[in-house]
Parts: sequence; C-alpha cells; structure tokens
Amino acid sequence: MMTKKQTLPLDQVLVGDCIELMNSLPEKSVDLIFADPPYNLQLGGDLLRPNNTKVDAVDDHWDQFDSFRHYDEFSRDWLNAARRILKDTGAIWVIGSYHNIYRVGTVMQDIGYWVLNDIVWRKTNPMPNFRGKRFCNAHETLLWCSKNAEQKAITFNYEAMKQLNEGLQMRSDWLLPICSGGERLKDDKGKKVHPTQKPEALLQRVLMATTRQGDVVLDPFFGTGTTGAAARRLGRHFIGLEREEDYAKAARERIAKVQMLDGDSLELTESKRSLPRIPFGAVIERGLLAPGEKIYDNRGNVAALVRADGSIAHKDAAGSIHQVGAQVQGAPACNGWTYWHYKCDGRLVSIDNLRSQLRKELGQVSA
Amino acid sequence: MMTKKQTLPLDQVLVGDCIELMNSLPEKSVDLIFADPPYNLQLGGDLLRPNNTKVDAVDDHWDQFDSFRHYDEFSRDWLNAARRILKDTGAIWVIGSYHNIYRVGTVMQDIGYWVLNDIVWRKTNPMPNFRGKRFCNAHETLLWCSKNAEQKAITFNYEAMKQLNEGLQMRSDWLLPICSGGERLKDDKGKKVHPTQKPEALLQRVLMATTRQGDVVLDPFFGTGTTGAAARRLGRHFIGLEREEDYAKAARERIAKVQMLDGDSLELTESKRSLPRIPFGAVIERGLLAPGEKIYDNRGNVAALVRADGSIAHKDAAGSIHQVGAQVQGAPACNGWTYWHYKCDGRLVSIDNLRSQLRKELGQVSA
DNA sequence: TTGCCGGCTGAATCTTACC
DNA sequence: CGGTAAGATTCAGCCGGCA
Repeated sequence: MMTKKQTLPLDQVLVGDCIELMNSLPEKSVDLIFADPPYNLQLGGDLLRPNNTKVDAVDDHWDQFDSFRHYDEFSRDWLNAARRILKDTGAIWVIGSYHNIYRVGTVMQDIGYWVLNDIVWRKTNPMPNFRGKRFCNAHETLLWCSKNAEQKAITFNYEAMKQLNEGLQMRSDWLLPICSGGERLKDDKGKKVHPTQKPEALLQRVLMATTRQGDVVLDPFFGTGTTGAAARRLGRHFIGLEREEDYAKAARERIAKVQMLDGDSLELTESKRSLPRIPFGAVIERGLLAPGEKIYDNRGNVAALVRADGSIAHKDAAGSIHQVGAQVQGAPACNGWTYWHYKCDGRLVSIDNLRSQLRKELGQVSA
Repeated sequence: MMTKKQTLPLDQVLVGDCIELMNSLPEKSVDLIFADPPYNLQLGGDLLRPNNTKVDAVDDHWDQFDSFRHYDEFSRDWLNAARRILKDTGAIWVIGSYHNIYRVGTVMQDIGYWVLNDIVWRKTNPMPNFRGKRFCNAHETLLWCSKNAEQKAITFNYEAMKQLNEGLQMRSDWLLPICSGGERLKDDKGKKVHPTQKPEALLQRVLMATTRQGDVVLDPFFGTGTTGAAARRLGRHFIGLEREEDYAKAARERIAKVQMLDGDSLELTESKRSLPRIPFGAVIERGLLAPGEKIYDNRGNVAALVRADGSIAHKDAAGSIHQVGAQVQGAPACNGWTYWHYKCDGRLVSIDNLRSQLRKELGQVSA
C-alpha cells in the first residue's frame, strides 16, 4: 500500500483534462472520490434556461453542453475513469442540482456504482426565486455510492456522525450555509474567483463520515480546492485535478494557508465494532465469573449455569451465551453480552460490564 | 372545456392497467397528474430491528422489476401516456426514492418534460437505519415538471405558499410527518391496507400549490386514494387509476367520508414551529469553535478538548458535552450547553451563546 | 381525567471476523 | 474462497394499560 501511495501525486493540484489525468494514475489506488461536475445549466441555449435572471448566472464556457446526450457521454466517461482508480473498498460522492443530478445518478447506476444514500444539502441562505414563479430552490443533492453492489467494507464513521448530531443518528438531510463571507475566494477587484465554490463545512462532513486519517481523496473537478482544504485540515491526503490554471493556482495558495488539525482533535468517537473481541470464556478464565455460578435475564426470571469452558446451560439447551440467549427467547439471534446479567450485592448487573473491565485490563498490556 | 370535462370519468376510481386507461382518455384533458409509481426496491434478506422483530418490508409483486432497463421501459411507457392526456398548460408530479427517482428523472427529461423544481419531502419520523451502516434515509424526492420547456402558463399559487410558510417564500424542502395513526388505513385485523400510503398533508400542499378549484387531477397509481381524498377536500376533481380492485374499493370508501372544505381551515394541517435543535457538532462545523480548542467549566478549573466530530475529551473520558460534563461532576446528567464555557478575550463565556448565535443565523429555517 | 410507561411500527437496496 | 458463529444495532409517534 505504501508503494502505491508513493507513486501517487499526493497533496498536489494537477492541471489538465480530468479523464486523461485519471487514466494516468494506477488503478485501485484512491480511497474516496468527491466530484462537483459542471451542472449543464445552459441546455438548449438562453431561451430555455431555467432561471434567466441576470444574477451573475453561471455562464462560463466550461459549463456548456449542447444536449443531454452529450452530457450523459461526458458523465459516463469521467465516471468510468473514476471507477478504475477507485480501490475496491472505495466510495464516491457526486454533487449536483436538478439540472444534472438525475442524468448523473442514472449513468452511475448503469455503469455499476451502487447508491448507498442520497443526501440533501439544505441551504440556510439560498438565493430566492426572484420572479415568484417557483419554489425557492433551497437544496442540492449528493450521491454517495460504492464501486459495486457486492462491496461490503465501506468506511462509514457512524459514531462520529451520531456525535455530530447530538446523539441521534445522522439523517440524509444536512442543513449548512452556502459559501460566503470570508470563506469565499475573491480576486483583487472583489469578484468571486469561482462561480460555484462549495462550503468547506460540507466537505468536512463528507470526509469525516466516509474517510479515515491518511486516506487519499481525489477530486476531478477541483476548482478552487475546497476538497483539498478540508482534506488537509482533517489529515487526509488529496489529489486535485483541474483544467484551468487560474483555479489551480488559487487552490494551491488557499490550501497552503490551511492549518492542519492535530491528531487528538481528529480522534473520532470509536465504534464498538473496532474494539478487540473478548470471548466469554476469557471472563471465566480470569475469574470474573466462576464455573457453577448462575447468570440471568434482566428480570431474573431465566437462569443459566456458567460452565468452565465458557459455555452456559439452561434446561436442555447448552452453548454460547448468544445461542442460549436466542433459544430462551425463541429469537433468531441474540447478543448474549447484553442479554445476560450476574448477581452482585443482590442486584442484577450486565455481564457486558465484565467485558469492559477485561478490555481495560487487556488494553494496558497489549495495545 | 366543459364538453371535454363531461366526457371525463370525474371523481371516480377506474380499475385496470394505467397505461391502457390513460390511452382511453381524450388527449390534453387533465390539468395535473400526480404519480407515485413503484419504487423498484431491491431488498436482500430479512431485516431485523435491534429487538429482533422483523421489519415489514415492501415485497409486493407490483414493486418487482427484472432490471433497470425494464424499469426504464415501464417508466417511459406510462410517462408518455400521461403526457398525451395532459393539457398544454398542465403539469405533473412524480414521487420516488433514490432507488428509482434518478431513472424517472432521466426518462422525463428525455421525453420532453421540463423540470420546474425538485422537492424534498423531509420526514419528521423516518424509520431509522437499524444496523448503523448508513445515514438514516429520512427523505423522498418529488419532481414537479411542465409538459415541455416552452410552456409559459403554469399554475403556481405563489402567495398561498408564502402564507403557508409564515410570509417567507416556500422552499424546495418540506418537513412533514409520514402517514400514521388514525390517517393510516387498516383492515379488520389492524393490518395496514397499503404498504406505502402517503400522508394527505403532502398531497394537499401539492394541490394547493399547483392547481385551482375545479381542476382535474389524475393519479395513475391511485392505491388507497390519498390524491383523491386531498382533491375532494380542496374542491378539485380527481380521476384515480388503480390495478388492484382491493385498493380501489378501500379508496372509494375512504374518499366518500372526506368532508369538502369550504373555507380556509387548511392552515390547521401545517405543523407548528418550535426552536430548532442545535447539535454541538454544528458549532464546530460552522467554525464558531475549532477542533483543538479547549472548553472549561464556569471557574476554568476543568478543561476539555474539542474534537472535530463534535465530541469532547477530558482525561480518559470522551463523548458529548453532556456526557463528559456529567462524568466530570460525578452527576447522573448535565446540560453541557450551560456547563461549558470558552475563552474570549481572556474571559469565560458560556457556549450557550454560540447556540443562540447559530439559531439567529438559521432564522426561519426549521432545523 | 390525566399522565406515565411499555409496546409497536414506518418505501430498507442495513455485518463481519474467523476458520 | 465459502461457511459458520459472534455480536452490533433505532427514532418519533401513536396506542393501550394502568396507577
């Protein structure tokens, strides 16, 4: 893995066509791709534009495609190139609005990507609909996809997201302001450098949720480098691809100023799944429970006998704490650690406490 | 216009294939179409809740398709039939989830529909993600489209929508509960009649926004008739198409009981506003505090490290501002917002001030 | 009558480590 | 690689039972 990383142009902005540049990179080499492709706003010429007010509309030449067909071809090409360089354990995010996201989503599904969630970025401060002819277009959509449907190991920092949402699991609708104020890059004359600069908070949430420290994040439409800024701040590597030298230059200068957070503040709330596995037998071996003792369900109604080999017995049934727990309840499955309790000063205490205790002891020795 | 209306099967539920039924209706004869087509969910095995009960999944035969290609063909067929019967001044709504909405959106654009807005229905009470492997899938998407791009006269009751949103322009994200409680149709045994009954409030908003009194609203996937119930209540005509006689029967009985409104009592259906809940993580994401900073108790004796995921760490303890606050004090609970302070010009200031600040910025946008 | 508590449920593409 | 067993995992709202 290190050798692969060493051949990658880490923490750099490469100028050129993103498809050619991606094709020049080794296959299966990046952990995450974040893409903010052109939005195809000018479909069919000026008459058909969905919003023909003159509010600094997006009319740069890179945003022009003469038909849905061309846009679909373009999407298929860059999404295929992206898929090649993605690790088999990797994932991709694509952001868009109703002008392009339905095209993009269909192409992604067609070439084998598997949708994990679609996420709605709700803007606290969207541009109003000036004519009063439509609903205020107050959101954009992100697609989070794995490389294929069979893929199991996806990085998803569930507990960290739950923390961020004050103890409730994070939903698919995110409320964040648009990029403005000091964060928005301006040139000497105070004109914005890029028409669609994304807020860094959005990228931070994406990277916090679906990458780990040291991961490689590639952005094929780098623009002024919000992905790079967020990656650097969070201790991830980035690779930025951008066709326009002016944007690339602005991005490099911007990212150089970013203060990287230190390791402690990047520590994520850990999931139980990442903790070392403790067999119930270890609890017996260490003498936290003795063979011959009884363990009970949470009300003390059901009692099972603890045996020396770490199995337990209840009436005819014998086996692991999980198997017997399931059988006793007539349930298809059971987490024995939370189902069973032992008596301590007359009160029932979860055996999961014994596991925690053991983990603490082991941590000081091995880890 | 009256002659045309007289040939239409107004305020009826027709049983049969929706494409054939639509083809039997006169062209350019309906004002609005609302469609809730099959979502083409692709479920694996059973899903168990943490308490080992089984989730009652949508596994009905009508939701099964062999492939995306078959689903696309199906979509193209019914959307073309719908387009023929739509008046040139008419519009269409289609609702879906990430499983199908990207397919539907692409087909709609391909056959000439023009997207006016995409609308996000944010559920106040979605089903959680039981396994902790994804973001909670808390929304569905609606596409609002005109028959073609050139179409000028679209019914959009801008002022009514603005009223409904307390004087502010209605946004593209709508917060509404799912259909449950007394509104949910149940059979004798208390089993739900239809697996995916939509809330009437959603349909009311759609019809309030994009139809006038006396308009004809057609629903090709009528199910248990939420569109019909909302139409009748609001003084619009409906035409319901439904393949299953059982659903059609339930719909007829339901609609017959609906009281038609003559006044302006609709506002009652709109949810009340309460103070938006602000997770501590939002304070970090928005940059009001930076990861790596320290927060203190009111005397500055206890210091905790702020981490990027919105958790804080103090000695061995890590968790939410509330959890760590409680642990530090040896208390069973703690309001972290009032316990913790940050340093500002050498003085200690409550982090609750940051929450107030954020609430002010959010203003009328319900979090 | 009111309030509290436990149980049930909703369009869901929902596991992973070890042998 | 496949098979097997361990074991991690939920939020809001409605309803009924009971104090």
